Amino acid sequence: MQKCTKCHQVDGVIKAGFIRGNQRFFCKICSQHFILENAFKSDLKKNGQSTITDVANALGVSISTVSRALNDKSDINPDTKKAILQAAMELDYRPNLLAQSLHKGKTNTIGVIIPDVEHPFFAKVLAGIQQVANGSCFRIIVCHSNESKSAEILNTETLIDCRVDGLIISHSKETTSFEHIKKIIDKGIPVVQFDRIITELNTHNVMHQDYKGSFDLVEHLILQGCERIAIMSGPQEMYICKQRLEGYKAAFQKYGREINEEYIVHSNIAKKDCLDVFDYFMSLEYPPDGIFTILNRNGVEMMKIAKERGIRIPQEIAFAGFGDDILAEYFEPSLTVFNHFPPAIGQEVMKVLIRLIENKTHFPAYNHFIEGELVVRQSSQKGGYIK
Amino acid sequence: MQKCTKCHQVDGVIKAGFIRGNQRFFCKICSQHFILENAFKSDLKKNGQSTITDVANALGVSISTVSRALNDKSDINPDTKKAILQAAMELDYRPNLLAQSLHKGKTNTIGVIIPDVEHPFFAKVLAGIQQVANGSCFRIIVCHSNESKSAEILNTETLIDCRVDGLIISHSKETTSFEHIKKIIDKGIPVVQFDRIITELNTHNVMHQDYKGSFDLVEHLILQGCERIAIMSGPQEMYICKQRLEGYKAAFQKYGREINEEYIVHSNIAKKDCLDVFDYFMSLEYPPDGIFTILNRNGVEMMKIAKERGIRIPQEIAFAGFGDDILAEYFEPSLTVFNHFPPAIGQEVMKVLIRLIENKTHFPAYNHFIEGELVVRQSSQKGGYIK
DNA sequence: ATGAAAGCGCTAACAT
DNA sequence: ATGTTAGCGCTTTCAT
Repeated sequence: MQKCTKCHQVDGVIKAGFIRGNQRFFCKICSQHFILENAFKSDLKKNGQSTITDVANALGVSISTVSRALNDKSDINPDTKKAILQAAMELDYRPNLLAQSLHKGKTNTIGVIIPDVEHPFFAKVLAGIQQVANGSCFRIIVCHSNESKSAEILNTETLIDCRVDGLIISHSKETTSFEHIKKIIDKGIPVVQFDRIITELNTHNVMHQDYKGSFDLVEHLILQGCERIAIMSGPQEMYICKQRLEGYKAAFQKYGREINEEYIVHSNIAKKDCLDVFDYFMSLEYPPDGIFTILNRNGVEMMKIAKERGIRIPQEIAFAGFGDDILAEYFEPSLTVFNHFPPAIGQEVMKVLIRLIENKTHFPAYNHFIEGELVVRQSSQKGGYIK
Repeated sequence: MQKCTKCHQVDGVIKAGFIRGNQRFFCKICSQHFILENAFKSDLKKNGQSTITDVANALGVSISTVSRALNDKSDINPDTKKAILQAAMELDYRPNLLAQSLHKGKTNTIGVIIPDVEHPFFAKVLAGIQQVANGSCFRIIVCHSNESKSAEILNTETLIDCRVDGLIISHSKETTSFEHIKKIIDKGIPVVQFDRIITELNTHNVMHQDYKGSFDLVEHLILQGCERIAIMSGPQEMYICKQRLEGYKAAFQKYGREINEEYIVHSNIAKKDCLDVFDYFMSLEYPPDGIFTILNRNGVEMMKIAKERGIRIPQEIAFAGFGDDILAEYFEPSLTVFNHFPPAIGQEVMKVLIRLIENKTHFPAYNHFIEGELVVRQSSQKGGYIK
């Protein structure tokens, strides 16, 4: 049988399971567990991923020496280092980020939750986030809530489980409560919200100029000569919708117009809602001669419907929408919009979050605004005054 | 262990169930039951994330007991379990996936590398991938190569470092070599390619019907009466481009047409390339009366240019493009396309990969085809025969 | 039914 | 300059 490594007796040694493919023994005499050294450790050709141990074994050095070499520490013999780096390359060694992160207590990973990738706005914001991430030491994990609150909550849990160092979020249409985010903040994880924000949370937010953008668009419609401007807004609880509605009202106020609630519609801003809303507008005693949609694509969709019915744009109805998009530009007539520069929003979001993660001393939360600009196109040019 | 509250001995104290979440003890020496004052239960308000140890300490049990409770193992006292789950909830405990993955040697994470999120095709594929992921135990990490080969290589390294269980990739325009993917395959990590594949790699690939789609579109143009059909193709080395070009040629062959290389252009399929290519076509002695673009948006872009020059579509030039898109549908004239159903591609990609990860016995690699369909719209309807 | 301890891959403090 | 070891959070034998 096997000789005990401690008392060198054979009698009391029994088998005690396998550990990492090696037989484990137990000596009943001196109560010691020991593992038999593998006599042949020549076959370094692993089938899976190489570890620091594989590299160490390949050269007969200790793992700490390998770690030192790989991390470019000073207290190491240059020759040893060279040999180690060589061996690491031959074994195609790659550090295990799981192990590193577990040890360090941080992952250098940022979680991003967006409602919908297919929405061009979010795709563009994502591109901006990615761009800043590429120039940093952070990588990102993107989750899609698909406009579902429960999915959003699952996403937050997943990201917490992954131990992300920070979170970027724009909420689903359904999300009105905020306990799931509160929990994250309570754990001390920095959170930055953008676009669809929840104002009750004391976080940094990156916003576009919802108020000003709407004001500018509606003012533009007024100056173009529109008498009855309707608005197709979104879910009432949504902060950006409220702000855009405020902008709409403010423009009315500036020009001494009365606000007629009949011309204000709250919808779910989905493509399929457009037909109903448009029909409603047309059913009014005095249908609007200007329509402002909170979402640019809703504007295009309505123009499509209007065109099919032979309504002349902008002569009979002028259109304007919030946010730019290739469809707004290529559709005929092209849609007047307020461009809110989505990539810039993504970049800013990421910069703020990185600052938050790195400056442990959190600076006071506030709203960061990205400036947008009015883009006048065919859909609104009735020939009136262009400001 | 615990000191008896009555006789102050330690030796005879044993655990005796849970009462309202508190450990109950029994002293064999003085026959007394007692419940431990939750003295240490109060200072559990951690600032960071709770661990299994925190939960264990909260109740004075060992971490293995907590682990058993959390993982729904059988050999545990129901009361203990209840108390542990309660404490875990109060502490907002969430498992550390890093630690779990490190231990298990798998992460239940799949890496996805795409060239460009803003490209609607990839966004839609991603949505399909996500959809299948949501119904599985896998989560995904998405990386964007931004059409850069070096970024793509960095992405693969990052994902390997994260120890993803599998990889989904569609290559950048620049990528023609494949060592970086070969390395991953050598590590035993399943890889599935889609759309922009590298044929030299012996992987499962999910493809659309590039050949058939092109054939159908070109045949359609021929049947509509086009005499000189030009093609704006993409990078020559790209497999899908080759296939689409083959489909184009095959249609010519079927109808006994001669292939004129003058009408074949290889480009970088970027928006800005369209003007040059269109100008080139128009500069020919006999300009084309039908243009087939490998990318739908290139078709729209060219139609835009053509419209600006007063060229009538489809009378003077008919258009057709590969792949559907909202722009193709909404532009005027709307573009005839071959819809290759991007979400279905994403779903299939994910299903194949999951099968590969779970069936350790790898089934032989092959190309999975997703069926597409011809969508005839205004841009091609010269009034000829519609098949 | 519960606890103790090994080990996943890595880093860093502590030896030597 | 290099090796040994503890520990990050967790699961899983093994022992009680």
